[in-house]
Amino acid sequence: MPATATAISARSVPAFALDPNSVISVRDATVRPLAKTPTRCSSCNLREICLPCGFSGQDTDRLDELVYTRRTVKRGESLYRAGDAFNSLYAVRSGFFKTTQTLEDGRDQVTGFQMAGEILGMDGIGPEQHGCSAVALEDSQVCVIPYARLEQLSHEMPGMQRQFHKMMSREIVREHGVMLLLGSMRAEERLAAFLLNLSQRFTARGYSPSEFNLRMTREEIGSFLGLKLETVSRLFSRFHEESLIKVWQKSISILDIAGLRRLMGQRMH
Amino acid sequence: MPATATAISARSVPAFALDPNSVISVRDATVRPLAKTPTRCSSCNLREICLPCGFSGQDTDRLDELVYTRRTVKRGESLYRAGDAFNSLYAVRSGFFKTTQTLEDGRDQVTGFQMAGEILGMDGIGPEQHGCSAVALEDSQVCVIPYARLEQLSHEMPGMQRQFHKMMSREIVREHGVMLLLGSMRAEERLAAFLLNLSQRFTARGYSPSEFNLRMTREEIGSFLGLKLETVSRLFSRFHEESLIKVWQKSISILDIAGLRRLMGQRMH
DNA sequence: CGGGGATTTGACACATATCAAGAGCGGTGG
DNA sequence: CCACCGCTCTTGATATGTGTCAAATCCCCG
Repeated sequence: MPATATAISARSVPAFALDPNSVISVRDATVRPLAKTPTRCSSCNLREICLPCGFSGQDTDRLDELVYTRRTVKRGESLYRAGDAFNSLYAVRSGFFKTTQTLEDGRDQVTGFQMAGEILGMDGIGPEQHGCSAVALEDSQVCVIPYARLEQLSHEMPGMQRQFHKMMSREIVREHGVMLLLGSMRAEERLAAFLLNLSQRFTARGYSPSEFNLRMTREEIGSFLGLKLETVSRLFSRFHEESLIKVWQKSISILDIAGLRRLMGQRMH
Repeated sequence: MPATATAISARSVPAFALDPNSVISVRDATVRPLAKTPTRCSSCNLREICLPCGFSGQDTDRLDELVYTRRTVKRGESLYRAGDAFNSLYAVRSGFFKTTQTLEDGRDQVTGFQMAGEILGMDGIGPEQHGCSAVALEDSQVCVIPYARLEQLSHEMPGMQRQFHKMMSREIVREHGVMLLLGSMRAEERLAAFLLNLSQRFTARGYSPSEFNLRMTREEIGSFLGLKLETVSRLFSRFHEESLIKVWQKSISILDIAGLRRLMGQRMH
């Protein structure tokens, strides 16, 4: 069986994020009144794809002790920068972020894109300071999760501890996927994998799997994929010609998911 | 300031492992009688670079509750394989491992090399099964850390919990470094970074910073660095010609650390 | 001591980077 | 409302780094 997008982004290689097991019917979630008490995890419409995922009602309530602040980050602003002291993790409540890692000589690289329900800042725990910067790609809001409180709650609730371990572990798995992508895929495979991954993550959030807007520039995509922006642009054009996708500026329609998946299976030959 | 090896492998980009803060005088450690009760963390000569790092005497004793089994893995054998159920983490006690991630079409990639004191298997926690395989590159021994017990102990000892979080976080940081390497460095920079990282890790274990034996083949190095084995071989030859290193089969002498560091700073231009 | 994998090295191919120019779009200010 | 400016994107021509294929040698392991 050739490598399918599902395989890449979901099973052994969750290329960028989100366990497929947490792919939920968001319709169900959105039926409920939207965030009457919006700072509470227990009533958050993201609870099934965010930190609370997997908790039962009673336990979810306890999460409300954890998250008591929101923070708004305008497009282009940083949530934190490399070198900042580490105090909190952040759950994306709305909007879109990129994380970038910088080398002393100025080179820097996008290490990930984060959307609603995803957690930012886990790389800061070990060094006790952030190693990368998180920048909002559109006006965004995050829930602040003070790490000390998370530790405390993990101590009291074994379920919480395990949930948090799982989240960190999944981040490691996600990065393995990116390493595979950067280390062994050709440019067209990388871009196909990228699009399929975005599609999957939008789907999990109740959006269309095939129509979405890119929040990032060609350069940011290229940086993430280890390619130059011109290469990304050319590939978009080629995918367009081949009727795999429709691109117009930042708006993307995926026309042939199976075709993209097929692309990904091809060995560097 | 150009990117130095130290920068890459130590500070913002701990390219492959091991926090420089844990770079200890191993001489001190090796003075003590070597493993009279060798299954105990409290008397293990690796305790300053392994899981117990950072614990005081009393706490270290409690670690002995955690690790009660050793396992020997012969060269070429797997410690675990992708798809195996996840039960335990493993601390390398002696020897050398590689971890590989596989794609359905047969492509696979080395995602890391692990030496004494480093932890294997953290990617299994989230999915509850191992996503990659760990293979011994020489006859090796690992300490088995049952995950359930680790959770238990984390619950009882806040310090343990934090220590474990830090370890996972550092693994994330390490992988960020690899992503940077794969995404934005040229072949010669990658190999230089690789050699410097190995050197640093050997140093931290009390071995020579400049003379060591590679345990892995050119192909495995290439796979890890996203290069073909021929490219790795050619680069070794070139570094040799340029008197940066001396290579003879698997044995390496680094002749000019500063030169290798300089190499790494060069932009992909 | 034999054999098969590992390594080296060369010639060549090709994917992607680089350089360059121009077009499109969006925001800002007159 | 229009004009301008800057940034993003597209596209072409060309350069180059690294992959591919092939052959010979080496050496380690059984």
